Amino acid sequence: MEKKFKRTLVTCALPYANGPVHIGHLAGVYVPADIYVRYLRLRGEDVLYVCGSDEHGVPITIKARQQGCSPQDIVDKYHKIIADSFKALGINFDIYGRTSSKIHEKNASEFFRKLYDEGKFVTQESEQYYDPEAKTFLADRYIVGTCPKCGNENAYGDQCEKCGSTLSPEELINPHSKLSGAEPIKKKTTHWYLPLQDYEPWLREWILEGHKEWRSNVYGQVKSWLDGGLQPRAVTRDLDWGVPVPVEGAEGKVLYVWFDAPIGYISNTMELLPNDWEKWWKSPDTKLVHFIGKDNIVFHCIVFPSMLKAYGDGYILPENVPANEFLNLEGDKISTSRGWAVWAHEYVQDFPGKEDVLRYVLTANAPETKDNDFSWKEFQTRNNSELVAIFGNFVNRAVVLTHKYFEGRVPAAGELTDVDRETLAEIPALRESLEKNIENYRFREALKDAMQIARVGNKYISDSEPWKLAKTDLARTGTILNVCLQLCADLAIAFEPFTPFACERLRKMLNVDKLDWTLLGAESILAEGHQLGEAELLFAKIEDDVIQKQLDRLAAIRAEKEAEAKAELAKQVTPQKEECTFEDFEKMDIRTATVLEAERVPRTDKLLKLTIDTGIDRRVIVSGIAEYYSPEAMVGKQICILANLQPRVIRGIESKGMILMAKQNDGTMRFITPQEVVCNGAQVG
RNA sequence: CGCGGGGUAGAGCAGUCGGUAGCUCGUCGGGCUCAUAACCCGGAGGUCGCAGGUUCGAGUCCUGCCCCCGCUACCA
Repeated sequence: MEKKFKRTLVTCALPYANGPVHIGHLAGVYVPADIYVRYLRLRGEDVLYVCGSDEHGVPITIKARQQGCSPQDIVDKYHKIIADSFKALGINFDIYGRTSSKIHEKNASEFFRKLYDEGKFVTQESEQYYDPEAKTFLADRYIVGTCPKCGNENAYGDQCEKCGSTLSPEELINPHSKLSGAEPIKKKTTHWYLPLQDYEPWLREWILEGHKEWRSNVYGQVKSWLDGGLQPRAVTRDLDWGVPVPVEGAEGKVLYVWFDAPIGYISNTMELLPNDWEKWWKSPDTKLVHFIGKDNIVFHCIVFPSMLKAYGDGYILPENVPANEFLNLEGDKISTSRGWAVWAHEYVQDFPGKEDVLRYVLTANAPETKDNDFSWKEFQTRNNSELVAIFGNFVNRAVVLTHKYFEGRVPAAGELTDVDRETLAEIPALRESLEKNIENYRFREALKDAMQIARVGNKYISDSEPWKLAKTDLARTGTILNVCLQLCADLAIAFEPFTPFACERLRKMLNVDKLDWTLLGAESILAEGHQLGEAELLFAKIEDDVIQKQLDRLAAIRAEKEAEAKAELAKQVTPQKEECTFEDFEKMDIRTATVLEAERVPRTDKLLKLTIDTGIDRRVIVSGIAEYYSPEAMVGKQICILANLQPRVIRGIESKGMILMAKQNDGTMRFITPQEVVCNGAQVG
């Protein structure tokens, strides 16, 4: 069943160049991909490792507008930061290209043109919102207005975040552009669409039948899309930043960023191997693997494969798409815009020489099956009690003792005891498990296998106590240390994909150049008499103050963002409504009342059913305040109501009146209550 | 009732065919000590998200519900 491949092409999701990369990106995509690639290379396999910056799309143009520079300035800045931080962490792509490159523009353009010429697209005219001041079409998300359902004045054109209802820009009251504030106008525009539904039977066959081994999150997502029926997907946009649509009459249009970005994988390969790239993309004996995060599943499993299928010409399809879930930071979602992140480029500055620690922690806690949380406390613990205490400590014990008793030369192995043999025999078994885990993209488990070698070593050296035997039986001591040093060499191999920097230090300590993967578990990796290098510590402990500094930094970000948000909201006092007459006001019968009973309205998030004493009568009012007040907290409270509001049936309950609430601009609400208790039914006016 | 993934010890995870709920870290007590305190022995810690059902027996199968994340701005 297992297909045989001659080479492997590994791609990583292209980082979007409007911000630096953070630990979420690293844990989700780049660290696992790097482990995979390093492993294959150690095994002597032919691998190409491709990535690059994704530099088009609306958000970059908006960021440029905000900062008063050009989109190119933005992507130049982040492209460099991102590329440097990958390099610093040992993530060495064969090429790290960019989608603003000439070669990509040409390639993406030609790709589009071929599909266009062959009639693989359909065109569709539609009316889209246009910002006449910013002179640009607006995505729904960039239109802001008042929600027709809950009155939230900051609802987006696609959704109101307050009440959760799905909207279209048409429904918004007083819509205005988020960019210029201008009122958007509708304008006709024509776009090209890839009719994905035409590829549905083929996608079913290929993935649902042919790739049942894909991760459940990937497989499930794909199945869901296919079962739901695919729609034509627009592949162009009205925008001035991107690859121009290479067709007559398409001025002012560019390729949609999700059309051009995956082609970037191909363009970057071309840039590296102008004459040889087709071998990697068009040979059936090349294994293509896309490392991505879960938000990208549909593009890599449905859209891009359909594009390649439409193109034909021998393009291969991914053999697997190991998508990871997301990593949180200290309990909260990582967010580039809110600054809630640990940035790769800052980490390498703050923790010089500890690149491996981050790689290790992100792998040990990788979000392979569900979202996970990164905490600095865990980072410290994993460093101190795993890397230092188990891995580093074992190596140190073996090397220090060898220097102490044998002047740093690998002692001869005499007759092996059962324990010696059993210990050494564990390595091939661990190797097999490690290989299987990596090949099936289970890097967390694979890392455990590698660490198990150090655990085995620690147990062995503790049990055999060479430091005691040294006084009576130097030959036996030598045998034990020989076994330990072989295990150190095993560690230097097994950890290479995970912690390459530490392995380099370890090889220096063992005074060896490079160790081939095939040696892992072999009987005698280090020959008798081989001179070791000086003992040095593989990993250093991380003290509390270092961790505290990081925690303080995050706390400061949190505080700053909260203060900013508050200040922002405070500024936004809703403007005064138009003038009304005393008679208008007189119509409203506002009264004090007391809540007698309160209960949640079933199957709603916001509604409370309140039974109140109005002084006039007892009545039921349904009010949307459940997010702010629990039923228990309402009982007994004196409030103000609009008593003569026309009754209305809400969720099958007749509501007679309205609870008066003070609504703040951050959306929170508090009810209005008399400062001192008055009798129910007192008129407010 | 939109769809997909997830919810198992303080943290992170495994749990195949339904058969005594496990692993790593942390934690507590003891032993040992070459080493940045590893290793050994022992302990505490779980209503397996909630409720119901099938069954001799349910973490596992079925039904309903709740919560988190994604699909849906930024974004892996």
